[in-house]
Amino acid sequence: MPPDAPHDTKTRLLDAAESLLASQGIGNTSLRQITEKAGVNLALVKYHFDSKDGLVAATLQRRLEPINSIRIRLLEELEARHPHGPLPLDDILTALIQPVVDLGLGGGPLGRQFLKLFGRIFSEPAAAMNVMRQQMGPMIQRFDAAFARALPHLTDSDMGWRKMATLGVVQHSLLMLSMMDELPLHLRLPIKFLRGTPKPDVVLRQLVAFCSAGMQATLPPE
Amino acid sequence: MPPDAPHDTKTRLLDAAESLLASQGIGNTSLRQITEKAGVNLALVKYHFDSKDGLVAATLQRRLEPINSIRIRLLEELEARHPHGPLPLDDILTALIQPVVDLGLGGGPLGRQFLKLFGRIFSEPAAAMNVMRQQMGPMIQRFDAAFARALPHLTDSDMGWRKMATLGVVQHSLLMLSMMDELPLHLRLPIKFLRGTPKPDVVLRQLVAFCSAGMQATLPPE
DNA sequence: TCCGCCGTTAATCGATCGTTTAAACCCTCA
DNA sequence: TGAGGGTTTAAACGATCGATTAACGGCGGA
Repeated sequence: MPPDAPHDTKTRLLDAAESLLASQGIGNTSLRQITEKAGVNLALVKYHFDSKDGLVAATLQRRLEPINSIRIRLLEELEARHPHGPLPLDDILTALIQPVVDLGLGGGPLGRQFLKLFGRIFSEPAAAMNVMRQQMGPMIQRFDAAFARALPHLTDSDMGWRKMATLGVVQHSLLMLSMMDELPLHLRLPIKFLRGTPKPDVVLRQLVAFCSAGMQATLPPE
Repeated sequence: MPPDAPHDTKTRLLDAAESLLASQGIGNTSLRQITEKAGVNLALVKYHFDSKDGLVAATLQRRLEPINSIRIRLLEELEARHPHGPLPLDDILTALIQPVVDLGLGGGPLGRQFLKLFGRIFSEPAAAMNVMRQQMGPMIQRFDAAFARALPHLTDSDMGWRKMATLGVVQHSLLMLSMMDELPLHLRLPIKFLRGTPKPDVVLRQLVAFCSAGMQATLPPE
């Protein structure tokens, strides 16, 4: 247990869980690893979070909630600036991507850890996935409407494909970035073009540019 | 064990492993589950594959090898048609994406299972990741050169970002598609725009269009 | 025929998993 | 001071994990 560890048991468990779940995945992390890292008794997981699933859910919620709040706030500010007509696509994407990039790359090692957990979540057991969707659902719906306003000529199907692709770009890129400094050197092939940790504004610029162009792509005739 | 199961023990183990690793992840799948599904004795895993890691690696290799062979063949055919000057970007992306889409969506339920395993791999223990890179490395290098020929004006850094994003689009989209028919209904939000399993050519067309536009994006001034 | 090897089998190893129990602790308030 | 509720503790539960062992079957070559 580090000397500056918070004294609140719940927070200690959440911090330890976030770090370990991120680096090892949910299924490969035991409660004993978490409680040992937190310097806390094993049974306190049941007392405070009822079960391992409960602890995992709480770990995700703690980060997802503020990120999604900022996303919706940014989108509302954008809508206020453009009360009528289409919304600028790049601004929508920025509202969607900036909060998670800022928290992940600007928030020190703790944020980086969450980025990895966030990137892993789609591959984990359904229990974790449920929390994810529950947190993301309302936020996604808000952005669906914004995208439809920005690209009114797209069919629902085409829009669906492009939103899925956009999510893939963000999720995969952030996962790769967050794994960067703990991957063995010979495994860094896909990101060897980077020297050191990129700044949040650089990441945001690249991701928005790619996704914006992709969303506006003209589909070739079949 | 299904009545039409192959009689070769290695194949039976690989088939069972592929199916279970895909639906549950590596860390959450036990050797006993695999051997039971294969109708094979537990100790035969050690005999044929030496360990769990060995079985996982063999499971990945069996699919990755032919996919990457086709990719390289398609790329060579493309280069033969364009001996000089830039290569058509859409054709490069097609050579990269078509083999995995065809195997995944055109190859029946078995292919679908592998798609999921493929999509999960980035989140799994390092052992699995090693096999992945080992198989993908030489193929990636071939495509790196092709992309550089198609987009000669891009800096190495910009190109790196876009290749990473492209991989994210393919990996995430295919993972979502492969999870489609076993996800509980209320969790299908991100793909509810789809009715039934899309045909491989539809998927390919959408993915290539998005990635092609993204790779050609003009980066806004900082 | 019998030896030797390949494939297979049942059984067990020690370790670790998530969960649960019951007792002890500590602080607060009557 | 002492009762009581919110926290924490040590210990153990049954289950399951990957790995390993020794013995067994059958088939081909000597």
